[in-house]
Amino acid sequence: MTGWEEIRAEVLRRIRARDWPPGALIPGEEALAEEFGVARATVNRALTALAEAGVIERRKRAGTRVAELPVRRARLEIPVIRLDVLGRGLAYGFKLLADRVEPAPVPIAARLGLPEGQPMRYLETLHLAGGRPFVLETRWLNPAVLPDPPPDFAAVSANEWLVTHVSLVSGDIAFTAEPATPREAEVMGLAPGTALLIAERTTQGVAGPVTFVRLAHAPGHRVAMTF
Amino acid sequence: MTGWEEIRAEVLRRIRARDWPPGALIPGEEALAEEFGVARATVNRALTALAEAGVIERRKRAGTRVAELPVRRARLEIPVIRLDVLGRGLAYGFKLLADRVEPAPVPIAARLGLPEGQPMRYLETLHLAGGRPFVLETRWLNPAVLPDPPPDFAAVSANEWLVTHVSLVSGDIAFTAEPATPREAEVMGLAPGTALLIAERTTQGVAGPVTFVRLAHAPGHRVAMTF
DNA sequence: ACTTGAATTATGTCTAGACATATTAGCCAA
DNA sequence: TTGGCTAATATGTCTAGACATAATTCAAGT
Repeated sequence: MTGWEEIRAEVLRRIRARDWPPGALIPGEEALAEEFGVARATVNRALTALAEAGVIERRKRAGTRVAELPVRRARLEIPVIRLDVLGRGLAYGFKLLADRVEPAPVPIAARLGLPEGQPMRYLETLHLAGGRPFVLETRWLNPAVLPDPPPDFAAVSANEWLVTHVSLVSGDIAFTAEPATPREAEVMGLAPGTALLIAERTTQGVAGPVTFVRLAHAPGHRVAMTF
Repeated sequence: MTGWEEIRAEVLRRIRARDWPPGALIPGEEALAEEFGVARATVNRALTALAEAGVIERRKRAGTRVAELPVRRARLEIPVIRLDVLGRGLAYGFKLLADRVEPAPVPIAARLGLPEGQPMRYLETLHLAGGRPFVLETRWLNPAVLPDPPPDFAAVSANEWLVTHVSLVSGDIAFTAEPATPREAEVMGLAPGTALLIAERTTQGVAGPVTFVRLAHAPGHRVAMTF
């Protein structure tokens, strides 16, 4: 009846009820174990989970205290575009608009940590949902991560090929709002200057930088997260 | 020398090296424990961490397999606006532009799960960074969560008051790009129709819905996340 | 062929005890 | 007062063994 999840819930309840206000030191694991009638390891499991969630802060010898400004974290599950579209109940398709090798523009090489002028694979892909433009993907890809012969990105989207074939390790995403460039307006069939949600992503792999992507989302697109 | 973190790292290495390709069943905890010369609980700790990270999928009796499409999760730490501004090395300030009680617009009441026509506190706050408009915050606040007498939101921004005084439990955020409304353009000193990054957030507390906020960010604003 | 139930098995969790490690508090000496 | 050593202490992790739980397999029985 008293598993670690129940103990986590009870501790969380006390914090929310301000029995233990922000900044307060809460009882040690030993004391809580005795109170709940479980082993210390069980209390430890519960408190470790709360610490990972940012609700409490733990330090050896100093004890466990309730976080002052509990950091609110939201998690975004970065979707594979095809599955995102299918999940909305729409038919998925894509068109490869450009595929060439050219030197990386300076800001992009810089963000990936590659030397200026490095030749990179440049791909422009229009993703379609229900036959209509959904996302315009502009991608620079480090050719060093590609096998020989390279995959055919007209058959499998680069997005998906990378997820299944390259071990991505870390990266960052940034969201901004920008007016559609003339190229974006033309390709997506929009008035120039339309407000677009832009996601820019850089990705690092085990063997160095992998890719920089700019995703221009069709008007009305929402990126939703929960916490 | 062989703690759970090292075991986690070694298992992750094998997955990345495709010793265990996506979809493959990996050896059971017992077998791994024997191989690494540790107790099963130690292997369990390592695999539990990898499962939380989305790298593997575990089911009782069926065993542990490498995730086919490892879900990439990015974490966003939702900032208190004041600290966000200060963190950019700019002076923070805010102006309370509106503060009144009025019935909630239908879509907003619906998103919070409150009855239509429910009277709510409406607040409009312009946050300033270095004296320039940074974010226009439009907020509907459930008066049931406020103490009596209610706090003075001209002195402490609602944003900050809520973080420190209400136990927020769950919610969601969505990002969109929208052209500035006439009101937004006027208040922020922009041309109407300027592309703005909009964040909409609903928050639920222990005692019911708390607040709906719309944040209109000044042009050029980036919301960055890492994974 | 189909359904039902039992045996099997891998993960999930718990216990009691142990040692490791980080950090603090207190003490003593320069 | 300051610096550094030492002891105390709370969390971190590990072990060996146990039982719980979910899911699959397989053998009956209809």
